[in-house]
Amino acid sequence: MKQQEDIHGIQRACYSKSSKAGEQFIKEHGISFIVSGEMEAYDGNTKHLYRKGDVVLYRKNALIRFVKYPGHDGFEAISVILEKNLLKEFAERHEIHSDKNPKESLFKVEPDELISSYFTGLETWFGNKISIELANIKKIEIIHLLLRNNKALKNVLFHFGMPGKIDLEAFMNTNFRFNVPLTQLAFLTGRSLATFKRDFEKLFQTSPNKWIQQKRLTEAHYLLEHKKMKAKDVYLEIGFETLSHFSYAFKNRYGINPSQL
DNA sequence: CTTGCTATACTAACTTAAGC
DNA sequence: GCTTAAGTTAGTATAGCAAG
Repeated sequence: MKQQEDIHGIQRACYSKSSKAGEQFIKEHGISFIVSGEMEAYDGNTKHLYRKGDVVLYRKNALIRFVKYPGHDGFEAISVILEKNLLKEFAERHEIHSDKNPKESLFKVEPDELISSYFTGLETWFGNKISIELANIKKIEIIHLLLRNNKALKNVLFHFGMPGKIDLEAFMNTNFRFNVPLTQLAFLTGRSLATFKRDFEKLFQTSPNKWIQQKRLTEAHYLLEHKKMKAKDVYLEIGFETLSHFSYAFKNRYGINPSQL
């Protein structure tokens, strides 16, 4: 059972049962407040765990995998999406500039009283008819609240550049577990799809998908053999969508079934 | 020489369902 | 719970072309 509501980018998500894997490619900045339950967010390097009452800002143009764990009273989160145009207007009005390219994808915000009551107040918004203008005012409010005691966030929120050309090998090694189209991987490394593939061939002497699959299966093999994990716990971790396909691909490569390790 | 784009063929990935 | 297999599709590889 799940329930999702969206009023012009102010969202509420509730899950009463099964934990649920979420979005991988983040298109716009967003901020989430955990009302109940726990949320795990994986950024390619580490898994961050957020609990009831936590506030987390996630950056656009990042790869993040969310898993939501309902507590005894279910999982609920309220999120506010901060679109580029809104942020641009804000930056112009207040003459804010950011030139630093943020490296992290997730930023935990220490919520003060104002931020906490901002989110709890939003609860009453759902179910009402809210105009887009009103929703935008509410979004501007949270931007002010965020900047009020966290000046460094301006470098995250108001960075409007496209991803620059970054080191392909390092990028691939941290992000191969994300199951997103090559066009997005190419974009995130600051390359066109064609250049991405050409650079890839030069670097790894193979095509992106072959390399990615190889890499995932190698990791799967390691997790199964040394960490004694079960197939059903492994396949999602490393970027496979279905257990049956994972099983097939694994046997194709190693000649044995994942359960036989 | 490098880069971006396009057309075509292909294959890896997914769905479904059945079996162990 | 894990594997196999058949059927379908979406995403990818590849090469060729045009332009910077």
